[in-house]
Amino acid sequence: MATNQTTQPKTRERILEAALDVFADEGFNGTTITEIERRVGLAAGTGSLYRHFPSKEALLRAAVEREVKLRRAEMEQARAELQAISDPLERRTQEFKQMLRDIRRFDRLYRLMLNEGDRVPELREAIWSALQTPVREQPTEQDAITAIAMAALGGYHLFSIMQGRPFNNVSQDQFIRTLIALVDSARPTEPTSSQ
Amino acid sequence: MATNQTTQPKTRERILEAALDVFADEGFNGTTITEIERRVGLAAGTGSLYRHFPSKEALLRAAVEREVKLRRAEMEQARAELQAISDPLERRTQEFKQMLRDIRRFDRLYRLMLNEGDRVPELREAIWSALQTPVREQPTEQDAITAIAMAALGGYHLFSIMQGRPFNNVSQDQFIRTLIALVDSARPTEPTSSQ
DNA sequence: GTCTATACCAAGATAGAC
DNA sequence: GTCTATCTTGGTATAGAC
Repeated sequence: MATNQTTQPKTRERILEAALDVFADEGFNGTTITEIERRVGLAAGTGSLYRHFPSKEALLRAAVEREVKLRRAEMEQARAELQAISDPLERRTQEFKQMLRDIRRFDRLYRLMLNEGDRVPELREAIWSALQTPVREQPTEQDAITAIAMAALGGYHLFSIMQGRPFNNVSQDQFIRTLIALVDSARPTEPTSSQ
Repeated sequence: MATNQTTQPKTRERILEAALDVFADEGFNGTTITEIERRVGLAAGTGSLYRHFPSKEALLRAAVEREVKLRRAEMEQARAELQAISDPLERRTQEFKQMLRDIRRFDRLYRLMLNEGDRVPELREAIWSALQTPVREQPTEQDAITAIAMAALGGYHLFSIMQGRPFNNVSQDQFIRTLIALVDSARPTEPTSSQ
């Protein structure tokens, strides 16, 4: 540990970061070791990368594992900060914004899960447990509403990517504002303070 | 045309159908001509397929074009039948079910659009125009609600695929029923007949 | 219009010098 | 721990016989 000072042992990290980017963008088969080497600054085309990882598969798994850990930590951090908000409406707004941010944060992992889910099965469980979605055998009406909110935000995210602009030109703020109105109209348990 | 009777000229069609399946499942790079040949019943590994299509790219485009045309026809057919329903609640239920069916119908195209959108840019426009989503510069509150419903259904579909079961165990019926309740509570313009 | 054979190349991976 | 060189495989695509 103390031996390596100037030459940061960061190469491995940079490989993992670049790898996840390329995997998410190009898929497993579309990703070439050469491209990753190029991005990291290693001589492209040489197998220099194999001094760090034994195979392309192993690289994918390591990259996914690292990404899950990082994003998860970020999310928990951000959620803790949410607890401070007292105003119900504001709190709800921030909750949904947070959910959307979480989804975006997980974007690279989502795309990987959609495409390479079979290649890294643990990925599925890791993601859903990280998002802490309540899964019951017999979901209540409340669970269904929560599922709708999540699905709406997830769909909004993906459709926006597909359209290359905010989905149907509905801005994030308008989307969340309207979604809150819908959800709260069905669950008037917690009346908003101001209004 | 009249020359070819017994040996159905269907080979081309079967290639297109198989190709879209493989492209959607494995992505462009993950798809091999060999695999498609195998599925169609041609000798695998030989370039027999190239008697029908000049290149892998051309095959992808042809397969997408055909799929768009087929699904679109299906959808228009199904929509026409919807007009007959008079009861508002029933009509709405069928509308949403229809929307979900449309989304599922387009599943292979969606996945392709997500992954190979850049390779077949026309695909994007074709899909969204087929779904007839209203896109305004300044979406109204009503547009936002429509967007939420579509996003929710789309998200439900994709998340269900990701989880490999109905999303969070919320069944399709429960999801749609709850979604209708939400949407209609915000738009009490059209009161449900029975209730 | 389907097969055999094959050219060609990109990419994963390894050995060994420095 | 990075480079040079190289092996090997698998996949696109073509030529030509039947």
